[in-house]
Formats: sequence, structure tokens, C-alpha cells
Amino acid sequence: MEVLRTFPKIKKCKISYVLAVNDTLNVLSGKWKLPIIASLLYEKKRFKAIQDDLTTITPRMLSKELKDLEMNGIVLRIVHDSRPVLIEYELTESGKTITKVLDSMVEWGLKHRELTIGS
Amino acid sequence: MEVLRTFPKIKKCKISYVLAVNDTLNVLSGKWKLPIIASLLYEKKRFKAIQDDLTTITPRMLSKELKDLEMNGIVLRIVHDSRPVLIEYELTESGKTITKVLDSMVEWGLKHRELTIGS
DNA sequence: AATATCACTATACTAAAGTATACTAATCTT
DNA sequence: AAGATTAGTATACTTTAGTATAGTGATATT
Repeated sequence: MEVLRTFPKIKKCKISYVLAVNDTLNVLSGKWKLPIIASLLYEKKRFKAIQDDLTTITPRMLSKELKDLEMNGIVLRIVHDSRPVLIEYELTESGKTITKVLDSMVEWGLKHRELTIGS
Repeated sequence: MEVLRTFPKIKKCKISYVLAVNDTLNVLSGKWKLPIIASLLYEKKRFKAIQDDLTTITPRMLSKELKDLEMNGIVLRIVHDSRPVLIEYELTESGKTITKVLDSMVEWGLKHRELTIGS
């Protein structure tokens, strides 16, 4: 949000596009968002399972990031009313389709390495 | 770099892909990288011109970010040996092609807004 | 009954990112 | 000669992001 408000006099690109880029960037930025999304890509998981995947994340951070991702419609928190209560985290449709953005990042990143370090 | 080192036990995606995503994310993250790239998208510009575009950036930040972008092969610093010395900043090929990533971000971001706020 | 596990929360801290304000050396304009 | 402009740098600060460490309440296991 902040980034885009500071976007300058460039009127050639629509404001909604700028907002859209920023939404995407917000979802992916920070140390843990991407690892968490990656951990949930192929299967829904419980809090502990994600934590075990990421090994060095603190529960405080994981909790905070999951809430963040949930609020932003990337992750779903499913509460099964069993005993004991089982809680699972799952990617939403948006959460799954963000792989397309990641793909374009892989493509650019690889080409960029070729052009810079490679040459 | 840091983000990817913490990437977990997910071995399904190649490590080079993870590095590539991280490279891309590093180029785009932070408050000012994207605005600076946007400012240079259609024409090369001088320090002052970029600063005027971004209006609220401090010269310290702009200087730091331009150095960063230069080191990462996104921006070229051209010193014309005129009097007075004229310095221009220009996007590299990689800098220009990153628009493809931005395009995919716009696409995802717009669809995501539709799916969440829109519905 | 004692210990363990799960899904977190609380408090206090450190580190990284960004800002505010002032300044400089070189040239240019009046 | 005095002031303005360009392309920054220096120092000190605030804010945001992330970490460390400990603890809670509900259940489950031995």
C-alpha cells in the first residue's frame, strides 16, 4: 500500500495496475511468506507440519504470517471440530495461482543470471 | 539470498529455481526499487529527474537504491565527460524485461482482487 | 497422576529498512 | 562576486521486521 502511494508522476500506467503489482508484492515479500506458500503448495498442512518444514521459524512468526496470509486471501484456516481440535492450513485458489507469478520470476531470474554473472 | 537459504525440505522444486525467484524478489522488494524502475522505463534520466519523479525520496535513499540496482545489473550509470559532468541512469536489458514479471503480477493482482474483495 | 503434544500467545529484545537534516565540491547563472 | 544547481555524502535518528525465550490451555498418552 505504502509503496504505491509514493508512486510518482508516471501516469502512463493505470493506477489499478500499480495497485495490483503492489498487492502481489505484499503477498510475496518478507522472509517467510514464500517458504510458507511453498510448504502448502502440494498439500494442506497443520501448524506443526509447516513449522517442521521451515525448521528455523519461530511459532510467533509463523502465527503472524499465517494470519497475514489468511487476511489477504492466500491461505485458508480450516478448523475441524474433532477432539482434539484439528487445524489445517490450505492455499486458496489465489494462493495456488500465484505460482504463475513465481514462474515468471524463475524465468526472468534465470535469464538475468545468464546475462550478468554468466557473461 | 537470506530467504532462500531458509527454504525448507521442499525438494520438489530445483534449487536454481528458488535462487532465481529470490533474485527477482530482491530486485523488486523495498519501498523504492519499483518506483525507480518505473521512472526509468520509458527514458533514461538524471539523478535529479528521478528524484523529482518520486518527490518524497531522500537523496540518500535514491543514491543507495541506484547503487544497489547498478550492482545487480538492473540499472546503468552513464557518465558523460562533458562540463559539467552529466550523469544519466538507464535500465539494462534485464531492467527492461522485468516488465514481464510485473505484467504477471498485474494479472494475478487484478484477478485476486476480483476473487476476494470483488466477490 | 505426570508427562507430552498441539496450536498457539506474551514480553522483551536485536537488526534491518527507511527518514530527517545538514552539508560538500564542482560548475553555472546573474 | 553571490547565489543557484547537480549529484551526491555524513550523521543521527525512527520505524518496521524479525528473533529469543518462556508460557498457556486443551487434550492425549503412559
